Amino acid sequence: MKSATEHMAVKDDLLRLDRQLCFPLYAASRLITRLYQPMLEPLGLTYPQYIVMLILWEDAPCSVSRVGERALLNSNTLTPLLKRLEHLGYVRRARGTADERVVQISLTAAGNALKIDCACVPETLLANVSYSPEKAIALKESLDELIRKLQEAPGRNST
Amino acid sequence: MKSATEHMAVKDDLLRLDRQLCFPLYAASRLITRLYQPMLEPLGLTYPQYIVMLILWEDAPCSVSRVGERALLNSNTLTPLLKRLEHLGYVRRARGTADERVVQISLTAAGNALKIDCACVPETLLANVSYSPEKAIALKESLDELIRKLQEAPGRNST
DNA sequence: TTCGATCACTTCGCACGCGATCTAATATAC
DNA sequence: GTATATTAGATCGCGTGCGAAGTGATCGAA
Repeated sequence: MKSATEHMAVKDDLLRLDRQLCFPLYAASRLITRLYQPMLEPLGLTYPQYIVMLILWEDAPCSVSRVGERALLNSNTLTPLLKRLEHLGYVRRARGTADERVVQISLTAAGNALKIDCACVPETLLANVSYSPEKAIALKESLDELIRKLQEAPGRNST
Repeated sequence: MKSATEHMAVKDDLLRLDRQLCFPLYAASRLITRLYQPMLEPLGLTYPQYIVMLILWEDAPCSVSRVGERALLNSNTLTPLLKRLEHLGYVRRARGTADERVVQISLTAAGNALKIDCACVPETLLANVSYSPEKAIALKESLDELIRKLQEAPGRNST
């Protein structure tokens, strides 16, 4: 039978920072954001705004909730973010005519044109980080699976 | 030779949300935080505060900059966070005697005791997500490598 | 048809994250 | 020994994230 001290040692181990999966996720996410920032700043975009623009280039015009589904962001984050994109002149926000509850987001000419300026962003990034494309693809697939599992998990799965 | 249209199509592809590595990182990180939140809330902790406590349980007493090195966070984030942990009664902040520029962070009795309450957090989390430990370990190793590459990358590597 | 759900979004409050800047203490140059 | 540079934290401003609560529009059951 394990002594109380041994039992504590096991628990201790599980709480070590270098044993956590959560921390490298948190850290890598922030490091990536820092890497994008200098490329996006000249365009007036923050990193979350860039993600939303990626979605809009695929889906616009679409509702706030549609953007939220894809970005996994709630409307309380998106509303102010979209207002900033509107002030920047990249998107328009308009209440739907059929259903006045929904706000349709559409791209302005400037918003569409921005896509050209962003085209080089992913390449530039890859060039700056010496991480092999194969590993990047494998990592992305692992993360996609983890995300699916996390969304299945119990708890607040709001969005 | 590729036509302008074909060239655009390639660029288009690189900007698809489901082709980005950055997005699953960003999304997974936030989903993980959401998963921890209900476990940490009863203890009065936010997720970043939990990360800092993990570091302190290993390293305390230590300086603010030491915490920052490990968490990859700057003092402008840590100072208010540590003040909140101080208000919660988990840590003490005191200027060093040898060098009055450094602020030493030490754990209170409550801060040490909190470790016992957190011992079950990693296990509970694993139990809630049906993600195999082998995959989790592989994912963590991939992320650790990515983090190393990101820290080597040019740009603002402040911390 | 009308009145209570439900829905889509907004607003509010609080805690990050981080670039930029400030302050006080220490190190270094001369 | 004084002047300058560097360092460790703190402060400020802004943009997220997100729980909770609010508002107005639509849906559904009685």
